[in-house]
Amino acid sequence: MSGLRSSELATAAGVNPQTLRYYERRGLLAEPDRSLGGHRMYPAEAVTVLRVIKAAQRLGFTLDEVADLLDTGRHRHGTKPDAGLRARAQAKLTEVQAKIDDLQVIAATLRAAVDAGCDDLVTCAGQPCCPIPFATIAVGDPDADRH
Amino acid sequence: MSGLRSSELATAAGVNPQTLRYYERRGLLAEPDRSLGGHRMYPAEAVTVLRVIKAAQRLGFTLDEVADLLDTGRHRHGTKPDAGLRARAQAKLTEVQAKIDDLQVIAATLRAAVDAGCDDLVTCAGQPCCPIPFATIAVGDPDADRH
DNA sequence: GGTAAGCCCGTACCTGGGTACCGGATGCAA
DNA sequence: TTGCATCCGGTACCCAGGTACGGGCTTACC
Repeated sequence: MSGLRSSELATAAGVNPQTLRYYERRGLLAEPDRSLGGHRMYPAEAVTVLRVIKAAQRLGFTLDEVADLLDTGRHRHGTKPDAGLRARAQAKLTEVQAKIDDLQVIAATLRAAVDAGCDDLVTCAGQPCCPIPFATIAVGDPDADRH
Repeated sequence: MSGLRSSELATAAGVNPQTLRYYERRGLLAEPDRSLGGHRMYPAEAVTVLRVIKAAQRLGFTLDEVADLLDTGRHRHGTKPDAGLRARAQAKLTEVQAKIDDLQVIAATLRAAVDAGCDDLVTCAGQPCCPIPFATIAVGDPDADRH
């Protein structure tokens, strides 16, 4: 009735209480009502919002993107063609797929190195028998390491 | 003859000059000889070392791991069974494969969301028709986002 | 020998996603 | 009403992997 307190919400959502304030600062979580003394009182739906945030994060969206996504859902300004969730999910899917492809190249390279029995990178790098493509490997997707 | 200076090495390796000092601090790059005035003069092999570093990084090793890997190659202390490059590459391969699997789950989820035409996450999350597994998706590989 | 570019070192800052600490105020139950 | 858990705001810190800045020296070329 009077709502959840921050630690209750945090526990319910599996999040650190500090994270709630952080999300509020970041614009992901609406500012809740306060008790007379100034304590935050969250509505029950906040749990859903937090679950959505966690899910979206897991799908590869950054917190900024999640904030944007939630905003779009909330006041749906003019229904711009590009702004919908579908379009963004599609774009994110492309990104994720690129990351998968990239990691698959990396896995193949590691597998080759294991099979060839390389034992010292610097020595290997000087010899033509080494399967590790030192020259070309460094220039992959520059974002590959930060999904 | 007298070697490369830092900007030459940096350019040759496709790296920021500051990064060379950073790698030196991190123990990835040996301290080079200095000119009379104190300027670093790198041997030509440093380019190879940098290429190796970049390749290893790209294969998913952290800088600490790369430093360790280079050390192992350099003075090969006792040839411990576990410490070899092969073993580490194998371990890293397992990690990378786990990440690929994880991303594939994510891609499948995104694809489902796109196909279903969800348009507002919070609304969706309240309805049973939504394909996004909000409850279970958050608990994947905790390291999945930081390869 | 002058001048401009480049390098020196130390230190501070950046990104992203939080987490921790502090002194003081509040909420709740016994 | 007292005591203790919790919450408040603000600020600082954490991780990795760098990047930038500033004041002062060195190097190279003309």
